[in-house]
Amino acid sequence: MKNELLQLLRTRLKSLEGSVLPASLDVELLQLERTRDASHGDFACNIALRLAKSLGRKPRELAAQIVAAIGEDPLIERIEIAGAGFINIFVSHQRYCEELRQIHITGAQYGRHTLASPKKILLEFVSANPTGPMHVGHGRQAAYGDALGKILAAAGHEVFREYYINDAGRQTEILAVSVWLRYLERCGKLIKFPENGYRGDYLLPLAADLQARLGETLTCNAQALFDGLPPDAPEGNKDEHVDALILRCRQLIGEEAWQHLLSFSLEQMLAEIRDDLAAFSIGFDRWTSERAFAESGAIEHALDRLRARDLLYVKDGAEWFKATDFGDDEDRVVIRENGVKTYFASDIAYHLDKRERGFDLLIDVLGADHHGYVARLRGGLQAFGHPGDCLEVCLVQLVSLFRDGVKLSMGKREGNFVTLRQLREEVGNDACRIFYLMRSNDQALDFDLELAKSKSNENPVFYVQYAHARVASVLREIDARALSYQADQAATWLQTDGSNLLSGPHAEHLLKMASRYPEIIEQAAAQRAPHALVHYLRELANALHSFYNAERILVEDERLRHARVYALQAVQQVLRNGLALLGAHAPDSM
RNA sequence: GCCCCCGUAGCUCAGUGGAUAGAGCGACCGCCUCCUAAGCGGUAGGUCGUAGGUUCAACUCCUGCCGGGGGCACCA
Repeated sequence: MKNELLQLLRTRLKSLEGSVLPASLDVELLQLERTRDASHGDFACNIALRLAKSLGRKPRELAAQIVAAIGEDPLIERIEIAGAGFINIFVSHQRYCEELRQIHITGAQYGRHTLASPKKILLEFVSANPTGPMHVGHGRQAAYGDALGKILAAAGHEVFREYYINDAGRQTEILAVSVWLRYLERCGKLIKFPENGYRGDYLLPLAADLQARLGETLTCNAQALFDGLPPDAPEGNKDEHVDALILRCRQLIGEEAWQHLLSFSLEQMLAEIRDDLAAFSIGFDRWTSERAFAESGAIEHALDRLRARDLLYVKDGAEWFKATDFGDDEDRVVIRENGVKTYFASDIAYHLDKRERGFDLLIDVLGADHHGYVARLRGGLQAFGHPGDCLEVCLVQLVSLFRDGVKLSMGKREGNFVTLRQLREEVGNDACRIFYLMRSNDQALDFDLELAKSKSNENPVFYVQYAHARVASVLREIDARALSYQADQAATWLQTDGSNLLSGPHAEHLLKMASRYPEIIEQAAAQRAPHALVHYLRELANALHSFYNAERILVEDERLRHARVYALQAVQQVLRNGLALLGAHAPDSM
């Protein structure tokens, strides 16, 4: 509706270009916005205000000429000039009824846009390390990334979702050695678990599995294991200790067994993550293994190209990338003193690879604690001649769980964190999704467990779903009472008599709210803001509940009944479409 | 010290540079012989942290300051 109106204005204003208006009117200058107050019409245009000064005209006079040029159209009821020079446009009731028809016709497609030049977007999200189960913070990133992907696609873009599996590097070795130590414990060995190991209970089943399949073939005596190792914290350095422990483990069990242990641990953890995501209805187009990527030689190749451009240098035995050439605070190590490549080196190559696969825009959804990482990653891409803005990072802030007003403490290494699975099982997928999404991603989220489970008005999940179910209930009632209702008939009657059949403030507000849906999709996509959709759905549900309370739907009058049911069905469709983008269900009964 | 996020009603939070700043909860008062009351309506509640600046117009943009949170690895 809005775009249609904009198109109309552009066409009609052509006649003023070069006389009243500048010769070529900047498209960006012509804006329409929904009004806050119904007395200001449906849309307001501030073009006269914006141009008045540069043209040396009085805004209201300019507005009058613009209004004259717009003239009449079936779309428009009337136009008023108000305030300092706003042009307020009142959309015809007929056009609103037409919008209802559009909703009925396009159904699940309503609100989806097609763009003349859609962007090819690679959306990377979650990418949680397979060193432990997904926790509630990953859950938020999952819900956000999934909804964002669906919204961007609905807005007309081409979205490819990817999960980068960090299955290479030191953390994975710490995982493997942690599993092995738990296995030794099961085999009755007295060991001291390292400070820097993964201490969570979630590794115990892996250890049990290992013991069941391999018996005691991977054991060693505790003396041989710890003898001569640098001390652990607090006396010593926990990093040095765990690194030495890894080396010792490899010596004791042999390289072949070590590789087996490593793959086994990673595969188990990854399987758990995949299960969690699947149970949360989150899918990816591709899972990229860092290990496989590294083995392909892509990282070396990327580093070679940087060397060829003289963007790497050696200092203190390590090799550094000149990140400061591209606006970062300091240069960054790509190859450590010990010869091992950093995570950053692999990430440069990986993001380069994304670009070389032909994506216009790379969107990374990351935890807010990674913000310091953005500048160097962007710098890495720029070093290869890619524009800095081809990478966009959406940072998702922390999640804190509250139970009975008390914050639950969480520490990953200690393993006492709440997993996504526990959260889903407690509050349900739909509540989980919407609670995650109801706040702006750059707002820290306080997740109130009791509230998420409550059936109160404050819980937007139930509020919106209830609105959907309510319509379904009305439709069931039509059958139960054997009342006549045909959508086609309703459309016909509305076409000729819409302003009488759907009149009054509640009906009008409902029509207006429903027609905003496509604009909300555009806005939520442009701002990478799924929460805007949550808030909108709540408002739409409110409009529906108000209408329902104010007007009886299943009235005797056949035409009135048809019109009202037709409107409710349309709103139900919009609610369903919106909930689908958020990844939540639209139940027919509650 | 540097970087990022936040500061709006008692609480939790919305608010693409536009008109009289909104919602939910909590408080108070109403609405079911009737399609789902998990609902609706009304009242009360604000110097949008603060001081400047840009603008026809600032909660929104810029700068300083104050307060809260997070990050500043040859970890990922």
